[in-house]
Amino acid sequence: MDFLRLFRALGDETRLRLVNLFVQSKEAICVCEMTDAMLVPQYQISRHLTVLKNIGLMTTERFGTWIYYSLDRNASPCTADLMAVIEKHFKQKYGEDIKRLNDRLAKREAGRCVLGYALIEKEGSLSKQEKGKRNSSKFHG
Amino acid sequence: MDFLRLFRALGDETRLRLVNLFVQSKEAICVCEMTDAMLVPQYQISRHLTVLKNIGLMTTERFGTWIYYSLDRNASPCTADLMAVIEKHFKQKYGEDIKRLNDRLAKREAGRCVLGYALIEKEGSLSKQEKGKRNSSKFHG
DNA sequence: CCATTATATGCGCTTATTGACATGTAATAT
DNA sequence: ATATTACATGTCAATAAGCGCATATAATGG
Repeated sequence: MDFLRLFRALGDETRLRLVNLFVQSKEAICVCEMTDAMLVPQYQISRHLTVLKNIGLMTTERFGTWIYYSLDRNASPCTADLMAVIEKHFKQKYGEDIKRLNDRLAKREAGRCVLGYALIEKEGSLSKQEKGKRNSSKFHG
Repeated sequence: MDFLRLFRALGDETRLRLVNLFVQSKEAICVCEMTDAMLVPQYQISRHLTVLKNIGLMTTERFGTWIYYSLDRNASPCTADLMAVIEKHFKQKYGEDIKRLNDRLAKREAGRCVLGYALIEKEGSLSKQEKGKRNSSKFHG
């Protein structure tokens, strides 16, 4: 793992916010939870996760239709050191994301996500505008 | 200084090689020396230095027509920590750049660069192909 | 003032990145 | 099997980033 690819991957705000979720919560998190925490369309979350996974920063584990992502800090010596630096300086960074993530994680049952995107639709965590940006035509009809 | 701009700036190989020069040599270096060390056109060095300077990573000091750049590791707490990580893992990285830099620095007089681009022209540090990529039409006539 | 030299920058072009929309895939439940 | 749901991806348009070339700027020396 070289710094160039690492820096390139982290040089995007959405991916940095994603990494921030894991650095600050230290949980395995599924895509719908990230979507709800960051108020970013599902397809964007997915794509950026793919980038992070391709450079070895993420591992995944599937439970049914849910896929849990984890940050692999020890993917290499330099990622370990880099993540430590990020963690040190990320206190109170992107605080709203963390607040929404914790709200979402609190709704797990037996430590598992059971909501999917239902919460987002029914409770309207997204404003109307943001909802308009959500993925898939299913959500509009 | 936030990580986003920092990572974005470091997510380019030329800029990473520039930072590497300073991390490994700990000298103030002028543009023609960097050009000669990296075999990259002068205008590219200049532009990438501007990017690094704009995020506060570089300071400059002028002596006549020469401008010496220095890496400001302590520009912020996170740059200090980040540079430390980079230094730790950059041992033997971009070694050819360092070798050429040292060759060039050895030609200073009284600790100052006195060569400009003369060396590049006369001794042909650049191959013919690389020379063709050099800046300014002066070099072609 | 004029030429020279070290460094910076305006401009056009090409390529990479990103977001939006739609659709595809894989697992589950009925 | 079919419908549903969580997640992934193909495609296109918009934007940004980088390179190459030429030229501009600033300092020096004659």
